[in-house]
Amino acid sequence: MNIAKTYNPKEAEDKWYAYWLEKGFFHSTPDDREPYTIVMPPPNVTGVLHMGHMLNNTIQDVLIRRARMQGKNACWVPGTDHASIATEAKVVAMLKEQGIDKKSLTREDFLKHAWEWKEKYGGIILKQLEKLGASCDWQRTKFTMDADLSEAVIDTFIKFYREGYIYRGVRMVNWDPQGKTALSDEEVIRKEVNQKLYYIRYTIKDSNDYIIIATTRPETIMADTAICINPQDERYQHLKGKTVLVPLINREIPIIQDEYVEMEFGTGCLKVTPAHDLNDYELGQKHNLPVIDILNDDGTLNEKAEILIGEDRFIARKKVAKLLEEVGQIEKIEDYKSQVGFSERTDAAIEPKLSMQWFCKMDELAKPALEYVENGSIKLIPDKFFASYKHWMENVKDWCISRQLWWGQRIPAWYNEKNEWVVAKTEEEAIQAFEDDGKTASGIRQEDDVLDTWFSSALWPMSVFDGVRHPDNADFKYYYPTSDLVTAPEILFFWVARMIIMGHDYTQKPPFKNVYLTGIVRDKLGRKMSKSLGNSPDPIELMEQYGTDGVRVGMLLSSPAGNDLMFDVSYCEQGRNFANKIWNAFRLVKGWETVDKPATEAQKNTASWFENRFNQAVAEIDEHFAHYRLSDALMTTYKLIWDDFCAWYLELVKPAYQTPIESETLETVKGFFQKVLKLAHPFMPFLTEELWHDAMFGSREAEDCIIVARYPEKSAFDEDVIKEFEIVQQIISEVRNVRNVKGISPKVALPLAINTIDIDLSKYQDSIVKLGNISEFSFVQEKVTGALSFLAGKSECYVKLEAENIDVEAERERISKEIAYLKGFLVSVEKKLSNERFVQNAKPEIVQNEQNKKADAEAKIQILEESLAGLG
RNA sequence: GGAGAAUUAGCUCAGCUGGUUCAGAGCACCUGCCUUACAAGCAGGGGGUCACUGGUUCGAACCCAGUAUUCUCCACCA
Repeated sequence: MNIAKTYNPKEAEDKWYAYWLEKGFFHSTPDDREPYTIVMPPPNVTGVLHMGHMLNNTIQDVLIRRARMQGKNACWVPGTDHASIATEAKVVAMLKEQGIDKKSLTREDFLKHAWEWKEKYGGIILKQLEKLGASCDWQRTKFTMDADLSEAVIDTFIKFYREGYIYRGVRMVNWDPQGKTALSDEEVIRKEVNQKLYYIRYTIKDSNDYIIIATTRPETIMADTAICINPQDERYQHLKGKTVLVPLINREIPIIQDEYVEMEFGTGCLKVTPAHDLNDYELGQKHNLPVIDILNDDGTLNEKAEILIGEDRFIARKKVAKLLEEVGQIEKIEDYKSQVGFSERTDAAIEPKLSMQWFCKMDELAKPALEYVENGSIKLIPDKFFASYKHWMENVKDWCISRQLWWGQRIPAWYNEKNEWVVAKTEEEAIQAFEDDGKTASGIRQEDDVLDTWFSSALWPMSVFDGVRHPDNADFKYYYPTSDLVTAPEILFFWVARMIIMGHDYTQKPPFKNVYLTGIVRDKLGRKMSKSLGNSPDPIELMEQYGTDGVRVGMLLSSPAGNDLMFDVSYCEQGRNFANKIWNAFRLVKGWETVDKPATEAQKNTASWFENRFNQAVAEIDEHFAHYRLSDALMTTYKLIWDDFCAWYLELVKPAYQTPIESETLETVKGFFQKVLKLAHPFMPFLTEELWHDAMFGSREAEDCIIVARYPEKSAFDEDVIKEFEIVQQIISEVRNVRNVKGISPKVALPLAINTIDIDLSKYQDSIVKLGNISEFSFVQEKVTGALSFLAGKSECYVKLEAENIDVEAERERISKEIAYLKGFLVSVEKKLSNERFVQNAKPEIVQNEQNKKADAEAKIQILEESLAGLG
């Protein structure tokens, strides 16, 4: 036989992916079948495939492939996200390398560069998804900045504005000095940072006295507009009504009083810097304090700081501390840990900054979105995330949706020369709007504000089907609401919640039925995989090494929904080995010669057992999928194929050396083989398609591919047949164990006698003889002496051995132990049964079960005791 | 500071309404096998006071309370 000994994935992968594409199996159009829709969480255009994508998209592909095989109209819509801040940062960096400063470019020129960049690198990740076998409908590929999707975004902005959800105002926002843009609260990552707490002396005016204020940010003292103490604080009663001088610049500021100050913290004195701290801002509002903003948009000090103008805030911090030290106004410096916010995208320390931004009012919008999840219209899987979803929805704050960037959908607001503004889709409409308001339209212009990326992704399940602009179109009506959403819990609020909000606002329907939240891929040490740690394997390389199917299996083997996945390449190895196992089962069957004969009774019995076992597995797999337990579904498939199909079924039907197999049996084997391949297909698409087309299974039409073959349907199975066969398996194992323990080669056939009282094992005689390698097989009614015995169910089995292999004492001991154990067991069962409360309270079937156990144990004890007596 | 979750074999996890005196799986491990499908394999085997302490119950890995450790999310304390 000249078939390779191991499965070679590469050829199969390229061949079949191209074939599937060519035949259009991924493409979906509405028809009268039940739709099954998934919209892919769009990766950033700047993205490169990492393990998280690999996991996420493998799960989606498994779900979509299974649905497709179940005869549903499966549609998986791929696409990419423009990721405004991340992409803009990349383009800026690229331009910088070319010696181009963003500031020197016009908006239009910059966007030209950005689009060029997108065209060049934007498709990488989608190409990589093909490698993992993703059966997306590529004809439907979308980009969040496609013209139609952008228009949907603008329309939505205008709609929400008119509905009163969107407003413009000056607020304290999270400012990213590196991206030079505002951010939403969700885009700020808080991290604990080791800092210094500086204790600074503020001299009281017209006095030599001073008070001490603790701060982690000495560079902001130049923006101080007050000192605040708690009115209850005994220590500072004498300061009421006084003023102090800001060190270094000697500006005079008042001492105010507010309960907000905690007396126990620091020195009990607080410097109030309304421009650079949210709390201080609110305090300033309350006490009518001026706001002095000493920072530029890029985080450097401006002229209002009076000193160190142009210095970066962090350099200024050190310099201010030094200057203060030089003039003796530092009391002390302590180490201090505190939470500092960082930009999710640029990792720059966030600066609270007062600025004019656009906001979306969330409280009302959030209510129905919470209801959907509360009443089960949308299921979170696993549901442990509900608590935090609810908490977020109930405490949601207004969403800052404007960003001071160029890459994104421009906010449709128009300004005139007096800085009055209107919201309108086009310039013409804006002019009209100004005129309608009796305002001038002269000097009309837009600002450099774009919308938060998440505003456009919130529309994704609708906008990919053009449902925002044309809700009556056939696609949208057919595919929406979508079925399952597969995504990471990290973006539950960023994205999932907002999709639900938008979906409801437009359609009064949830955008999807189930949200499967995947875990985070971590390394063996439990660390999150990240580029900076360098602990993330490249999925493409893994696929090269272990084959795509191997890596897919590896990812799924240990990734229950919502639990983090401790990834290790050994899982991929296991996946590869499994692929190889199936490959070799194929080689085995492929090599069989046939003779035109009907199947023997023994073969029929074996087939009947496997059929039942198969149906049992299908039922289990169904159940697992119904609960999104993909790794369990995979493991059931794995064991069905490896253990039941290969180790038992194929070994049983396997013809002896140079003996042909009956044609009827071979047909049965091939039938089963194709059925198990179907079960494996969603997990291992390439290998299964490769084998499906082998001539062994007959010639196939061009369209007859496993990807569209009918998935095995659940059907009835006889559990008794399976249990009966388990006894057979046990007998065979025990015989093998006898050889192992006694050091007898597997090649040596042994005689076996069975005394069976409750089941008819005769139809399995051939099976036992074959796999147990039995020389003489007999059914007996009495004890057999000079043999090792074991109990399989209630059947006592005897393996006759040479005298030197039998240790009567050891046998006696073994049997006695077993009896002792059973007796103990019996006592506990009897105790239970004689307990009136148990008999009264427990369910009848449980009591019955105990009675069965009792009878069982008694029977076994009797058999063993006779054996013991038989030993003499 | 608030909330949630986890803790079961060396590792990763099941254990889906509490009901066996064997608490399961996969991997790893040990022993023996190059048996003509597969050594990426075959056969067999060992391994767990279900984190700890109490409680509820006829009965607890499972329910309750507390303790410990770990993780995640949320939160403006200088």
